Amino acid sequence: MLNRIILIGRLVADPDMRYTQSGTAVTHFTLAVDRPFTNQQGERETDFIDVVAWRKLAETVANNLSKGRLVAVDGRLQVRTYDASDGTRRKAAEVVADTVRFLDSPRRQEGAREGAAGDDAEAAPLTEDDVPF
Amino acid sequence: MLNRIILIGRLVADPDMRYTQSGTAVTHFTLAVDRPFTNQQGERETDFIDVVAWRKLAETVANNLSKGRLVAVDGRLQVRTYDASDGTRRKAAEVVADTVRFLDSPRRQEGAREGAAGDDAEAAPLTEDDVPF
Amino acid sequence: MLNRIILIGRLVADPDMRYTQSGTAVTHFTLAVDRPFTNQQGERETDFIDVVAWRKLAETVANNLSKGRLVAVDGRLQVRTYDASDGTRRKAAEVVADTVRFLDSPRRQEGAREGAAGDDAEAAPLTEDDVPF
Amino acid sequence: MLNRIILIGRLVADPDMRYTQSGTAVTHFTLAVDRPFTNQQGERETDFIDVVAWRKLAETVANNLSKGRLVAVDGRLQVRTYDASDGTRRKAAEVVADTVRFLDSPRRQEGAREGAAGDDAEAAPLTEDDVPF
DNA sequence: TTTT
DNA sequence: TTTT
Repeated sequence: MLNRIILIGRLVADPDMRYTQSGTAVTHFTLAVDRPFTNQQGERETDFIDVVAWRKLAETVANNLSKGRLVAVDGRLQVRTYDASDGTRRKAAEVVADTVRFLDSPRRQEGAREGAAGDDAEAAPLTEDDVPF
Repeated sequence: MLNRIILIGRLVADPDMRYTQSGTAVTHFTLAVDRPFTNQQGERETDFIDVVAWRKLAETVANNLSKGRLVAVDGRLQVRTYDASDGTRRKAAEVVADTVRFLDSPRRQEGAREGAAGDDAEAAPLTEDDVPF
Repeated sequence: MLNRIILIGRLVADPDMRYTQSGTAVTHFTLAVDRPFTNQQGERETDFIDVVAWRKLAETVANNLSKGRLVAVDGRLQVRTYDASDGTRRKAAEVVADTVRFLDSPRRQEGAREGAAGDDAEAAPLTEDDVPF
Repeated sequence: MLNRIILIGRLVADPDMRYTQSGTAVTHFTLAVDRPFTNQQGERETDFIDVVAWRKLAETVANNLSKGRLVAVDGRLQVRTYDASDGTRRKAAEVVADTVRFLDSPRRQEGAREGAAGDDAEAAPLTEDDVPF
């Protein structure tokens, strides 16, 4: 009935954009989100959380973000059940992004396409496709 | 750096309380959270989201909630990696509850312990145990 | 850059729907939200938080909610500055609702229009009007 | 029953730390939070939102933040009623911070104390003082 | 497969 | 009284 999640973290790799069979853009990326406390061994742990963006937001994310960038994601947690290749039934959790805010500037690197900074990105008015691909 | 999730949904089963080896109470339950829109077949889908509560909150949840109850959970999303019995490496996502609000009254059932409604519950000041068990 | 608030509370009065000069429906209501702890005198305090809904959401809220109903509101906090009738400049804070979830059933009362329960309500794709009236 | 707000914005001025009569540190600051859309005149508006931090968090904020810094605040919205000097009864809304994350690095300025960057800050286990001062 |  |  209500499902809202807000994350701030860094991309552990460049985002991965694909298209569904019906031509909808969908981008996946993983955020490293440090926990607010240390564990019993005094180590700070990190959650690696999968995020997915659809349509125009998928394109903005893919065109403007890269490994290491700091972002805020506002969305909802979705849990899918699927059949793994070994025949077992598994669950996958991912955050479906409504908004992605860019919180730092792209790092200028040798030979990097400039990145265009771009502005923050909002998801379209949400009517999901959810077409498997 | 920031990780906050708020859910409203119903318990799909009675909560399951256990104790870690060091004696810490930990309660697991699963929430059914309806998505806010229908899919392309016009069906309303539901996310089944695992929630875990620790210590005093674990006990309050176990003592006062049961299958079907409506609650609001405020917490953070945690992603664990573990080795399945078949040797494969898998990920499990669960919400670690900071607060659980009880949003309806316990349904009176034949032969049910009264349930005592209880009040809402807050997590202790958060220093995690995270002891596997 | 990011502004998200989630409240659960009860309406302290029936919602108040009006129309802007341009004909946009806008509904105001106030939520009583109990604080999670007691103050130094051992009393539980309550925040009375103004909420505003626009357009279709304004109508759904006005048609289905009434004093005492329990709701969850998901929105953003807006702070307006205005000139009071005594000439002083004042600030008003209100939550602009994106979603309003109905968390209990309407209480049947003598002579009450039935209320139709209705379903939860989502704000339209957000392009604000914000026309004063 | 539930009251959670998450903001990302910039301090419009240096934070203001004081002590209550009982010696509790309390720091006030105002965040500029841009709205996610433009108004009918095509202008981007901004909400100026008051935030208050108590105790250790008050000190961390006062010692490490300054005008222009970008932060994420996780807390709850509190609405106080007070009597203005002109005898009128007024309402003041402010966000009581549980967590403040520092999202950029302090700007090095001529003659500025280095700022020490510091780490993010969490509120103590929340038992409010709420002593007027 | 993990980010600063 | 307003930030980039």
